[in-house]
Amino acid sequence: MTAPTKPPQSHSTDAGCDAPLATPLQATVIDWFDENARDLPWRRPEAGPWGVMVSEFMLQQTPVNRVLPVYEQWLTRWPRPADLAKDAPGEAVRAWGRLGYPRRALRLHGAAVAIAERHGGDVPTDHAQLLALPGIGEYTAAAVASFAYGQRHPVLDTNVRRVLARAVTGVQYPPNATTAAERKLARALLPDDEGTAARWAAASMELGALVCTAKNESCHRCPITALCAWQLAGKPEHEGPPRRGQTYAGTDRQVRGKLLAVLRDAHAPVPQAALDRVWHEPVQRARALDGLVSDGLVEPLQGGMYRLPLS
DNA sequence: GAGACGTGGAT
DNA sequence: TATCCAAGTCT
Repeated sequence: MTAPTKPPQSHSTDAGCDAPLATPLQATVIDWFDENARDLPWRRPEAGPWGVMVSEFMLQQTPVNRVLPVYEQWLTRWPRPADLAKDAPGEAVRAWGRLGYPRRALRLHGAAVAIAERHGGDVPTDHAQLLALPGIGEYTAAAVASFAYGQRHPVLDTNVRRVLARAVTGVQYPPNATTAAERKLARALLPDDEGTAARWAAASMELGALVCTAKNESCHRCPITALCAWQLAGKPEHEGPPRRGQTYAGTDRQVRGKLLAVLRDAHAPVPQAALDRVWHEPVQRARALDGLVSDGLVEPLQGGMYRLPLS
């Protein structure tokens, strides 16, 4: 199991003269990670910052197993940001395949252009510069800075939020939207040492992904079950309003998805008539197509023809 | 801050 | 079959 760079010494608070690098909670999770981390391509040293960044875009709301093959294709085709920047944005959208939320492909292309233009072709190391790139928000900026460059940032994704909600706060699920209290907690739990903080970020995320899952959590395999506030409280069920689930069937999103699928599979401009076949209801169909055009995902041509954007 | 934004596997 | 969920971002 290859995991990111290991600190030179033990994380444990063993008897001795050195100050602990982390408290027992963090040290235990990091030790568990050392033994149980998945060998994912973007965690290998050869992935580099660009590989980490591409993976983070793809993993926004898309499961690891579906990302893996597309990630390999992207890194083979566009091994550096400048390679992607040279290609048409529509090629990024096409190569995105069925990962979903294709605006991410457009934003990743835009980020590559910005990196080529403003950063000499290298993924920036600075959190604020990362945050300024299209498609990079609070989470992704922290993740790239932490995983690619070993920096110390609170990395608060859905996995970490759930782990902290249970282990520390003692509730089954975190709030729907990230709160200031969660940020404060994540900040407080960040180990002082930079490298240890980066490992804690990856480790706590992995624990949420493999053990402390949203449903069917595996507390019997959890390294911190004895410290877990939720466990100690008897694993009370979530109270309050149901966590919002999004409907999909019949929405504009579904229509947009069908329209874009036609354009992805075509390697020449597509006539309006071909797009009309994907959805029976003309008003919604037109609205969805307009939306794709205004989002820059589709380029309208003369004579009612459409294609993925060339620029 | 609520809602839009894709897709497919699991239960 | 219906709902939930997956390393979020943007408006």
